[in-house]
Amino acid sequence: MIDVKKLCKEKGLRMTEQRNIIADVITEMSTDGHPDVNEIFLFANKKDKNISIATVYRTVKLFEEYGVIEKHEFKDGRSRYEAIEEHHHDHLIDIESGEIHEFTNDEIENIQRTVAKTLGYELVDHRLELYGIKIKKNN
Amino acid sequence: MIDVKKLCKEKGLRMTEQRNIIADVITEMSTDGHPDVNEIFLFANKKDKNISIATVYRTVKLFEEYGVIEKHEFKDGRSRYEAIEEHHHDHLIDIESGEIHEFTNDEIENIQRTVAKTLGYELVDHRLELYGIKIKKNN
DNA sequence: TTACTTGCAAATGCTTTGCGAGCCG
DNA sequence: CGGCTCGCAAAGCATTTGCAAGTAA
Repeated sequence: MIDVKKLCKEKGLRMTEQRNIIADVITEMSTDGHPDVNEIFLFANKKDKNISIATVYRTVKLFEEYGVIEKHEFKDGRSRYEAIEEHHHDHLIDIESGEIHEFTNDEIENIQRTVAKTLGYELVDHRLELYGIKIKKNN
Repeated sequence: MIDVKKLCKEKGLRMTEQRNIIADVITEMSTDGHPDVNEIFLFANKKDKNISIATVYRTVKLFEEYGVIEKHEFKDGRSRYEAIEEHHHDHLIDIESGEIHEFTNDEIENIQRTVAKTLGYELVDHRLELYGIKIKKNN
């Protein structure tokens, strides 16, 4: 798992008390989730009452620009973040519980690149989200 | 090409003057684009000064619920709409010009279903967007 | 007739920003 | 020290909604 704080330092980001805390919070929350800004704020604010939500917004934006965290905008409206990971992955969202599962599929990645090229484009980014409901096995 | 107004009537939607105009506007604009609410509003308002943007919002939401138009939320923030088409398709967005290209790829569709099933889910919806830049052929 | 629609303006929810004070390097 | 960062409150932006008046069926 990536250590967001460490990565920030490596990238030469000026680290303040708030940024250190927010970085740690995102690292922690990324192990099992994709927190939105408010969730990050609540968590960070618990560790340091002096952190405002404006700072969280500014910080996640900064971290994203520096490529240490990734932003996702699923169909629920708000932006969600996670520490970058070694390997790219996409998401499947449980539309009933909101649970988010990660998966990788090289085949899809390749086809995407091919499709783009066919249309005369170089693929620079993409978004693939699956929305599903749990299959109930009743037998 | 789908006639939104006609489809609305078929689905039993109560058609007001405003809904008729908005339906027609979306049909027209869908032939070569994916208009956002403001674009639909401006166009509809030109035909009938009495159409407010609140009505456009209410109407596109209604049309979407009735399955006569489709909503997309690309990375530019606002919601875009298009008349539903016979065949499902995905989009490639030119990140420099904003141009939107449509494409279909059954292979990807199949893999998605397989991936979902592997994770224990039934796929009910998905989102696939490619973002690219035009390849310049200089030879 | 009567429930459904509308325009308007106010409210919402998420996000950004101007400002003066505070802090990192 | 000097520029970057912060907290706060106000502003922004897309979208939604309460309400009284208007309209389709």
